Formats: sequence, structure tokens, C-alpha cells
Amino acid sequence: MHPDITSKNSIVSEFKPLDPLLHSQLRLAVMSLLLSVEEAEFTFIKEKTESTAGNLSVQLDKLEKAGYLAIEKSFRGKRPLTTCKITQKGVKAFEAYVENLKNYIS
Amino acid sequence: MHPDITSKNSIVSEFKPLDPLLHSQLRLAVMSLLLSVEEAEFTFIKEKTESTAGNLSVQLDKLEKAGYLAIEKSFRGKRPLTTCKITQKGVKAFEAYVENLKNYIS
DNA sequence: ATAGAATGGTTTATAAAATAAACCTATTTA
DNA sequence: TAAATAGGTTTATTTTATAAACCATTCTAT
Repeated sequence: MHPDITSKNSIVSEFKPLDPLLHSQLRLAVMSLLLSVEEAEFTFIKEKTESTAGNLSVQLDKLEKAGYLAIEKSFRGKRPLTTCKITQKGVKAFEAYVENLKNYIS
Repeated sequence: MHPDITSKNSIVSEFKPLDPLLHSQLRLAVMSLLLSVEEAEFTFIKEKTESTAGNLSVQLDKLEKAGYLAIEKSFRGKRPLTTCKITQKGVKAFEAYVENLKNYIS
């Protein structure tokens, strides 16, 4: 990792792009939550993030499609149960996001 | 500031809403930049943030309308010159944003 | 047994945002 | 004097975020 020497700039770490998938309040909250618990049910996430079911459903889909979450659908007794876990890819992405973000807020 | 005791929650600082005006890559970069230099020209900001003029123009307007920036239009020689400063309100908002954000990323 | 409420979501529609493209006026350069 | 450059603004387009409506099943109370 040698320093960045371009015609424009000799300093690294200006404002690097922030992963748009993570730069969203609800998705970021979901990822943050799942980093701390490693597994959570839909309704639990919904309560903790104070989101609506519809919004959460959409955002979980996006995170899953990006490979940041693994989502399992099963049943608890007779009722549907959606369980979410963060993936290693998700952890990496989150960490990178935080690193980049620091250059904006420090 | 006593602890938050509601029917829902006895813990403060879950995921507080993030000021949508600041939770935007370009606007956040602009604010960050202006916090460090306290005054900057349009073209300087444009270069540092690697934004297009159109996008920057729109975002500066929003920040000004929110009272986060003071924008002065003048001339340097014969050419138009737009100069931007962060306001106290802007500083406060930025600080609050960062405080809230920390609960998401720590 | 059955009407109504609750659970656990998904799908679709709407509003808001971000971004890019097109444009404008004046100025400088060839 | 035509073309390029500076310094932007305005408008149009694409993405996002969010809310509203919906769906299937399951409980609950009568």
C-alpha cells in the first residue's frame, strides 16, 4: 500500500465514496444491530429499529441481495419466522464503510 | 437530562434519527470540509469533493436554506465567485449528527 | 362455528433525493 | 470573431426511502 500519487492529489483518504447500501439509516441500523447479536428475528429488528414492516422487508431484501445478510425463512409453531444473520461479506463491508466515514466526521 | 423512561424503552440512545440533510455523502463532505477550513470557494469545494457543479450547486442551496451554510456571491475581477461558510447552526447540527451516528457504528 | 382482531410478513404506489445533463452569461484566447 | 473556458444554475431523469395496501394464516371471544 504505497501512498497515492496522482496528478490531482498526493494525499490519500479524502472523501472516499460511501457504500450506498450501507449509507441508509435503516439499513445501517440493521447491520449495526446484527453485528452485535449475530442473529435476529424480523420482529425483533423491527422493534429495535422502530421501522415499519414494509420498509424493513424491502431493506432486508436489499441487504440479502448484496450478500451482506443471510435470511432464513422457517416456522415457529404455525407462524412464519424470518431470521437474519450478518455474513462475513457484510462484516467487511460495514467495517470498510466505517473506515471511510471516519474521514468525513473526524 | 434524566434517563428516558417510556413504555417502550428504558434505554436511551438506540438508533436516533439521523438528520437527513447531513446524511448525504456530498452534503456531509461539504460540511466536513467547511468545518476544517471555515471558508471555501465553490470551485475549491467542487474539486475536493469531486462533485459535478450541478450537484454541488443543488446541495449547497439545501444547506443554505437549512441555515447550515452562509453563501456569499460576489465577483473576483470580472468573474462570479461563490464563497461558503459554515454557520453556528451548521456546526451544532454536524456535531449532533456525529453523536447520533456513533450509536450506529461503534 | 364464525366474526373480528392479531401475527408476520410482501407487494405496490408515492414522495423525496441524488445525480446528471443541458443550458446560460460573461470572459478570455487563438 | 469564433471557439473555448469559467463559473455557475436550472431542469430532467434515475434511485431511494417510505408508506399504504394487501395477503394468508392463526388466534380469540361469542
